Amino acid sequence: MSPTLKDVAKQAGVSMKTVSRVVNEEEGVSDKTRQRVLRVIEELGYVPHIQAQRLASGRACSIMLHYPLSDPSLLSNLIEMNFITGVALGAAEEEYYFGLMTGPLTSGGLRKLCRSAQADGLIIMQIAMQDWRVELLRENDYPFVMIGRCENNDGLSFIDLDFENAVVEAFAHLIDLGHQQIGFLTFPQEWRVKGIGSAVRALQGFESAVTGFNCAPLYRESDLGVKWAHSAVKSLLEENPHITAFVTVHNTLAVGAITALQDMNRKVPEDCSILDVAIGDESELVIPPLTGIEWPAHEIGHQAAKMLIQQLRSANPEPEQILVPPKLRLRQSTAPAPVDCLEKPFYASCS
Amino acid sequence: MSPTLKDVAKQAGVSMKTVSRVVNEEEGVSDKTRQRVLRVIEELGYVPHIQAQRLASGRACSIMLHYPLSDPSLLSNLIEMNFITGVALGAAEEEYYFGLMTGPLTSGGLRKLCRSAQADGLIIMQIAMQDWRVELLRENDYPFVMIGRCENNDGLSFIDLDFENAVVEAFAHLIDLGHQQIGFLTFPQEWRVKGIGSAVRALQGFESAVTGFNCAPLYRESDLGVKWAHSAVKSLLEENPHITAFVTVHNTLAVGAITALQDMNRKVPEDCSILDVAIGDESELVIPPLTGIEWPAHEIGHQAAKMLIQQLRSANPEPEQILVPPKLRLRQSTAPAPVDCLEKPFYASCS
DNA sequence: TATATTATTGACAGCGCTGTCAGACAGCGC
DNA sequence: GCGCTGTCTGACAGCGCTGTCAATAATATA
Repeated sequence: MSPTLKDVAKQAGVSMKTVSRVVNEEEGVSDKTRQRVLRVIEELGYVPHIQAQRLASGRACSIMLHYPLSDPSLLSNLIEMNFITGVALGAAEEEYYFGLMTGPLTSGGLRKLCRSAQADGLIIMQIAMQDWRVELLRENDYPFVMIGRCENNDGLSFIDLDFENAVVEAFAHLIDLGHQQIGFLTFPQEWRVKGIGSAVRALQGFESAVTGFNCAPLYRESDLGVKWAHSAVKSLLEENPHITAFVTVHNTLAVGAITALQDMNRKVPEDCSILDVAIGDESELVIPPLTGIEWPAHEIGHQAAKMLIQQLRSANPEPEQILVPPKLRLRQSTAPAPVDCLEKPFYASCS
Repeated sequence: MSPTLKDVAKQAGVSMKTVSRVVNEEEGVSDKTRQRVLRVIEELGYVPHIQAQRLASGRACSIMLHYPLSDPSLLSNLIEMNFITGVALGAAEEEYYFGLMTGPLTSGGLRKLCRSAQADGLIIMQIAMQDWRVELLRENDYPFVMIGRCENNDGLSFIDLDFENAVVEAFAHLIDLGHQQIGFLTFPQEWRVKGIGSAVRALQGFESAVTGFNCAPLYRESDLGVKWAHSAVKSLLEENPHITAFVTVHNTLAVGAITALQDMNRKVPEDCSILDVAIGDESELVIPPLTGIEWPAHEIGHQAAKMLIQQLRSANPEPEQILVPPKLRLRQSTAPAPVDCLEKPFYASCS
């Protein structure tokens, strides 16, 4: 089998501890000895056995991401996948291993994870306003970082997009372009009922916008998926044919809106604008490329990993809380409101 | 700290080994003892320490996926991400932990991974015809499965898409629709030079198609990304305005083709068809939805995980080799060749 | 030169678990 | 009662490494 620390020690004529010191770049080894040991390590091709290091030292040098996907093969999840690569990169940069769990998690499962020392910290996603995972991890003193945030975040570390303001900004941009009748297409009702932060806050943002800009409250909650969005938009348009713009919170919803508008012979963006909140580069793939509020998923994942590892390394870590401000990225799915609409009185039909 | 096996043993008045037997569901423990031990485990909330189990037993119950991404934030990678969730799911189903590395890997790094016992098996992707990783893993007797395949696959386990036949089928479908001048848009030259299987085999498939169907060899190798594909298609169309269909091997290439055609006022699919090879559900996002040869990434990832774990569990495993046959999925980006083209003699200009 | 101080090293006991192997004990036929 | 199974259980020695602490060697100080 592979050579062990013992083999190296014997070969180099030193104690195991000395080899251990050299391997871990600890202080207090003379240069001569260090060189000799390094030479033997090289010769034998010695590589430390991580499991054993872990057991002996207590550190696992590994973080884990829990990303509950309702249906892992679903397109709608694909979009957020940049989070994963972001975390993977962040972990790798700090020489941490990266583990991923995409299944649902029971409280027993989570407790097991904490205790099993599989990873020394956890990043959790899809945070609910009241999240049992947070309670449990807190009780067990297990280090973790949230992508998203709860209602009460005292003492917790998180990084999250300011979804509420993102929706407000989306409306502001469309209002600036002269739109008055703006439809809002948001996350499934189920998410909101479960208290998933993004769904709750998106709707709150919508309410602020409706009040602040004095708009009609035209909205639908839709399952993520082109066809669901398609029918939601259709019904919304049938009820309110004077809508000249949509704000969507997911790119599948945006695409569904585009296809529905096509069906009704309305062109994007000439007849109707689409502004998508919280999307990444994949909006380039859509034709026309989507104007949107950007959600830098890769960077957020990366940052979350950094935060967690820093927390692991520091003796008494301070909670770090980052709220990513919305950032509008103009592409080609928005345009000024059609002229014939602007001239008519507010709330009048455009048809 | 958390209770250990020892604590349980003491509390239950049995030896550590007996508790270990109960925990691992081994034979030969009387029902009475088992019940008593289980009760104590429950009481104390005992959870085995995975690191220690690993060290003692040699099994890590963890597999790792190496998925080298040139630029992890790049859109082009996002598409294949379903592989990752597929593997994650497969691992979870078998109660294996799942680790992910997305960075580049040196031979030292790989050797370290083998030796460190971080995972007991590896799935590798982006396989080159001659792949150094394969050599190294083989030498070290480290269990692995490829998603993709080498030139010589004796004794190796893999699951791969039959890219060569996929391209041939793509051409066959377009020929059936009456197209004669078909452009081919494939992976970057760099990939082919590196010997990446998909790039090499795609071009081989193209050559077979050109020979078999007696087509003109109209093709470009393009970097993955809408704008690169855009300019590649533009130049190809300028040279050969009579092209009425494109076969692309990536959805960014397909979208680039669509945008280029839009620029030149040619409609998809009426004036020009697009057929994309090796894409997943995300082609639904494109407008028009892309007809394509499907690559069931999630299932392939899932299957790869199953294969690897089975290999780990069996005493002397047989190599398993799966070549996923191409499967055409009709959507809306292909149509019969325009009539005015069909009537003209072969190779004549359509413009 | 004797002593104090520092730099360098090694012995040893675990980390929490599993594998091996031997021991205890009940049941059976003679 | 004896030996013989077979079932159940526990003692013990690691897995490969690190933390602790004491021991030694090297240097500085008096």
